[in-house]
Amino acid sequence: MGRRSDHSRAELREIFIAEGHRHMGDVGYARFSAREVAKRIGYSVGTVYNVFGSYDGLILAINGRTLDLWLDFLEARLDGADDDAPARRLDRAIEAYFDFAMAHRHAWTALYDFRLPDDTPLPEPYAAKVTAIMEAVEREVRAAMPHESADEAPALTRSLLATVHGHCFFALNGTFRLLTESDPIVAAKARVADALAAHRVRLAG
Amino acid sequence: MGRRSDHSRAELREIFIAEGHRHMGDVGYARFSAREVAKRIGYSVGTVYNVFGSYDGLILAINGRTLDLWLDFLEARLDGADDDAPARRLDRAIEAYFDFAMAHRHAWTALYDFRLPDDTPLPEPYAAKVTAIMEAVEREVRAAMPHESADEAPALTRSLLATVHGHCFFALNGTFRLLTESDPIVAAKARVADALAAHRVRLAG
DNA sequence: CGCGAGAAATGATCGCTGTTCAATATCGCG
DNA sequence: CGCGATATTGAACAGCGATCATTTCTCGCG
Repeated sequence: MGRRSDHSRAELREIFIAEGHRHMGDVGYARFSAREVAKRIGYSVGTVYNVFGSYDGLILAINGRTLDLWLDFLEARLDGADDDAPARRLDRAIEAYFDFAMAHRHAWTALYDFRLPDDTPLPEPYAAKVTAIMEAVEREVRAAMPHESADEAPALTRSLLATVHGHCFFALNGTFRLLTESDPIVAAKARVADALAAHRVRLAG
Repeated sequence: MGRRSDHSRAELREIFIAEGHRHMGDVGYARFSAREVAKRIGYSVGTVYNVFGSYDGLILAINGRTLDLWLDFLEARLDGADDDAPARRLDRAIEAYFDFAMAHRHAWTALYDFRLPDDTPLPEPYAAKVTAIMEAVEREVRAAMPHESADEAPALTRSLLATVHGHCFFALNGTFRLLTESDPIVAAKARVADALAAHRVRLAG
């Protein structure tokens, strides 16, 4: 109908993202439908393309919302733990990684199910959200490292994130269930602790 | 048409899997089409359902083929390296992990893009292929561990696989490219070496 | 106040998908 | 040869993302 004044552009965008995020959480990436999201908020298909330009644009906005929530979740878990030792804070961060992923299975998995066409680069705002999470973790990794090797913190952070991600992915995935079930969180913490211990040894040796 | 005697059931299955695997490698999971595969080998849509029961059945067969190739690839890389030290053989296995994933980007990624409906368990033959790869790696991990802690090999193997998977996933994914680019293979090897070193320390301490 | 330019929203339409299933074609056996 | 069993077909269906001519609305200008 064209109820132009019901919502500003920004409001409409927000409504789409909120409902889209809910829908993603409900049905997951494979069953997600842009039409369905539009219908639920009382708009038609075409409006998705007016507001987000493309289907991929909508998905990116929804995944961006997931990243925002993830960063908030991580920071909330670390706030008020200032007295904890750096290693304990790292453990908290790992727990937050797993807890968020499990609490938002579908939305979290959608982050990795979706891929832009090969040549298309990630939009800058989206990339910024990813790096923001990376940097929050990097602060913790740096605090847990010897001061003299602070320059290695970025590389080590990414490696440790990959390590934790792998454990979390296999846990949600069911891959871990194929053999003896163990505790993926404990394993992830152990691998991170191993890496930091080995780092100290390398530095001393 | 109904050219019943052109191929036995097993042959037909093989033709579908071969062409399906090729198609998956060409276009990736998101653009994969069962119709298209059938068309390419001169059969109609319905035959997919006769032979594989469902779309998911076809995907599982194709992913199963990828797992077969993966195991072959891994074993070929380890064969003839009997003189290498266990740690070197583990490095070889990690290189094989990455090399296979990069050589078969789309097919490898499809292993993780596809998920069965929530309550459905993996078919036993498929699960067997996954455990076969796991066991091949476990042999290498066990060889690199102190003999007295052989019972910890299964748990450690899964944890190290998750570690390597995380690095490989981020590498193919582009996540690593978001910050300073480093060498994910080197990082993965380092994390595995760290874990084994820490394990020896725990055992000695 | 009225009106017209331009923006916003629509939804029919297209080509594609997986899935179903009645109809058809083919085979092996008696 | 003929018949029962089985393999194969492809039209039909509901749904998808994408497009775009059409309709609806808004708001500023005269």
